[in-house]
Amino acid sequence: MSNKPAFKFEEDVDLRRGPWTLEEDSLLVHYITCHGEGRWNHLARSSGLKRTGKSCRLRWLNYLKPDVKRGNLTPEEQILILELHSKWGNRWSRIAQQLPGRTDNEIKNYWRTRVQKQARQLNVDANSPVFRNALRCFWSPRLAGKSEPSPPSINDLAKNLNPYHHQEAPSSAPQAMFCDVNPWCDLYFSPETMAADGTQGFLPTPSNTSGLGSAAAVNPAPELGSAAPYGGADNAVGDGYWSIDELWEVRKLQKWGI
DNA sequence: AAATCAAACAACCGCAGACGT
DNA sequence: TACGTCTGCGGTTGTTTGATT
Repeated sequence: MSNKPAFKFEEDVDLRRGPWTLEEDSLLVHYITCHGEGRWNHLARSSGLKRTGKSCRLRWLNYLKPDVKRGNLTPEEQILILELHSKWGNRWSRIAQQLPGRTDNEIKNYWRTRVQKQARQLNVDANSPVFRNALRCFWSPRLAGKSEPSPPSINDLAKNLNPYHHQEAPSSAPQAMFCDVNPWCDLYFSPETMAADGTQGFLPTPSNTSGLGSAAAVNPAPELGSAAPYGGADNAVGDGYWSIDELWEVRKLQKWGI
């Protein structure tokens, strides 16, 4: 039995790190073309690349593999990501399996840079039911109607999430009011869903809309997936939807006991 | 034109589970 | 069964690129 410790590729070879060069890429592609993918540590040793097996695998799967799609995510892909993430959470590889040509890394980056940014700006947790509801209410419908991918503006989301967006918050308003009072989401999602986040669900009924105009009492909640109203001053009574302001009034009455 | 900043993307790291010996 | 190695996943960090001042 030899005293020499086992050869460890990652320790005994001065490994390269950082961005891959064109030469490294072509070497990796050539090797995989000849020998197939898999056995990454063996590949790393045999190919002449001074990279770890992990690094080779990542480079191949995320960048060099022929079926990797380049370019922006389509609106359909974005909607799918939002839906699947609401169902599965941060299971990026699982989500990626549903989007041919897209990698888990790409989806993860999309989520962190685009979606989480919105949540940060709204001061809510991107994984909270409230934010997930907001995405389904505002973002997905908007994406569905778009021919090019672009998220809703922060103003759109804020306008619908934050009742204080265009007015100063009453001093009596509790901190928790921020963002758990999205009337449109309340219409779409059950009290149980909202309660999962510690918030109170709110489904307007004729009994709790007393004191408001009749529209609030008679207009049915729109179907999930139907054209959701969002943002702007267009949420006027008469188009089948309640206005944000009306719903906010209802909410205010209920929550503050005004 | 240069400096600065933020967004987007690429790559690395640690961990856990699968697998082989 | 125990141990070592490999693979894949998710979180994090580093680098590049483009916009703004």
